[in-house]
Amino acid sequence: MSCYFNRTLVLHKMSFPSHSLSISATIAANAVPLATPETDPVPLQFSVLRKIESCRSIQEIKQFHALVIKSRPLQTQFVYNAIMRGVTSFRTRCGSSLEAILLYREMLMKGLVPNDYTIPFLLKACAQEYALREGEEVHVHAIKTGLLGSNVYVNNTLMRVYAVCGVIGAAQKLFDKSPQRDLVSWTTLIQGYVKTGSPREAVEVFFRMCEANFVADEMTLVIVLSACAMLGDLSLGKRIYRYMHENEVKRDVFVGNALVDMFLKCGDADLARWVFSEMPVKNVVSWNSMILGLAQQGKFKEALVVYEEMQTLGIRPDDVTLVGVLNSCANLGLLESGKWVHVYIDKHMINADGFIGNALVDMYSKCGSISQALRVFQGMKRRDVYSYTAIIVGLAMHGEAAHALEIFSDMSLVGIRPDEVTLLGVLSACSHAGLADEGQRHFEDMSRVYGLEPQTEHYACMVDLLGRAGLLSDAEEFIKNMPTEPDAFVWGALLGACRVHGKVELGELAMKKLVEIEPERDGAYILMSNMYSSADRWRDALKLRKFMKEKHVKKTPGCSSIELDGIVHEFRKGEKSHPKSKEVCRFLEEFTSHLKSFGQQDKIAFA
DNA sequence: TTAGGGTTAG
Repeated sequence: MSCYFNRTLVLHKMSFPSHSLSISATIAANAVPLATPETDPVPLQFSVLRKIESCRSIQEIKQFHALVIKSRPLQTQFVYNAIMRGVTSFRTRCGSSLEAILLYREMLMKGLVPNDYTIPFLLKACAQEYALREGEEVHVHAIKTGLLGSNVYVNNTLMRVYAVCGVIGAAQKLFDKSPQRDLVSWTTLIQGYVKTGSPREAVEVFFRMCEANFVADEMTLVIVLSACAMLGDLSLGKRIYRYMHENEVKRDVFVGNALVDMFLKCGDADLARWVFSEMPVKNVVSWNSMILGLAQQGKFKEALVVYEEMQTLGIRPDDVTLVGVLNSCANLGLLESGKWVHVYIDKHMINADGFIGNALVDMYSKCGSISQALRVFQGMKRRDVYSYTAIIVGLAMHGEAAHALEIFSDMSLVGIRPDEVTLLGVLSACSHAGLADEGQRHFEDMSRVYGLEPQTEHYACMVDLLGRAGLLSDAEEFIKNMPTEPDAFVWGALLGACRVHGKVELGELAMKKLVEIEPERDGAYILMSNMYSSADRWRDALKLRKFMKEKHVKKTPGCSSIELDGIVHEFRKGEKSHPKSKEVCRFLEEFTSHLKSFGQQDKIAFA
């Protein structure tokens, strides 16, 4: 009794920031005498729980809550906890954090005190809604009531609030101070590091957990596997896989999906396929993991084969599946298949905003139908930075620089901040349109206006922009002043510009640098050899080809594909396997000679 | 009556 009295007394003395939800103000204004904590009769507890569990919607819980407000004997700690449990287990549109906080305030006003069940319910709601400020308030209450530190559920749920809100330092601090830790504490900390983009640290925590003699269960492993996936570290992934065998971890559908995703992100499609085929139970996420994972590995055709298999089995795709299919169509240039997905989306009245809308814009623009991409973009009710970037990049690819820049300026009007990829689209639009000054201005704006750090891709784009505009010495100077080491894309851009403007000496320097970075690739040699030929330096061209042969430089065959009536026709340099390859070659010869008569031979050679 | 899990775009 005295213990509870002391606790409530402390609650009265607490001060909260003025912007808070004013739990403390409610307590201060509380005129109702504080009740002693009573234990409800067991039959009442059972009937309350049965009632809450029978509720099928948040409205029904609210109706029960109304009944409690009217009936004084029902106003007990147990009943409020039960309502809070009901509220937090429903995913409400209005947000369960607010509902739970309101219930908590009401509870305090009725003179009831929180216990070790109340706080976890409240904190669960805060974590679900990413309500950091409210979580911090509850943190204070948990300290003042003495529940923090004495109850592992309170500690773990509080850690989770900080972890999901990205305040990993606070979560780690709580963990370090916890007098008792269980598997959930470790798992929550590991997940905190994963969610805040630190998979390396997450894995380190996992190994520390093993040293502390905890054995991971399937929930911990799903998170650890996702950390391996983020790291793309196959040997680490295999090590975790062995751990699962050694410790006989249950392989449920979550673990299976996490394994498939991990193996694909680590580049081992065969292992992923094997795990996938061995899964006794698959769900739509399993199929999505395969389709998206294969697409992320650039295996677009394989991704579509998996999708066909899914269709054959009659499994209904969801939004994520369609995004993966659209992405594969986009990268293969399969306009007809992409259109089919669009029809499917319309037919099933799937909301074409967000991920789906953005994937459609990207698919249409990559498949050459920029007008349709624009139509989808304009028809979207909600547009985000991805939507804007997709259309800007698409317009830039189609040479419509002015339109791309116009849409870019619309972004600031509607209050959407561009990111690094948007700027890449803007710079490439400027580059293709020969707008060197405007491109330079946007490049400078990156850090000055948008607070974005230019990456090596942006530098490569600028070199391309200056090079195309014929400002070769500016491009060279630009590379010299780069804060980071120039990569193959930067030197490749310079070499390309040298090829166009016939700058052989500078081209030789770019080639030398490129060969240092990528000795096994043939691109630089081919470009340089073409450059020598154009400058009538046949001997140098021959010498370079001979050198390539001696060094066994692999030749990447040029490849192009075209979709006709839903069938993809592929053509590789030097390969005559296509049934109509003779006719195609004959047509190309005629076409080339026709173009040459218009003086376009240089462009053909370059292409 | 309480806590921790997988796939999505430019």
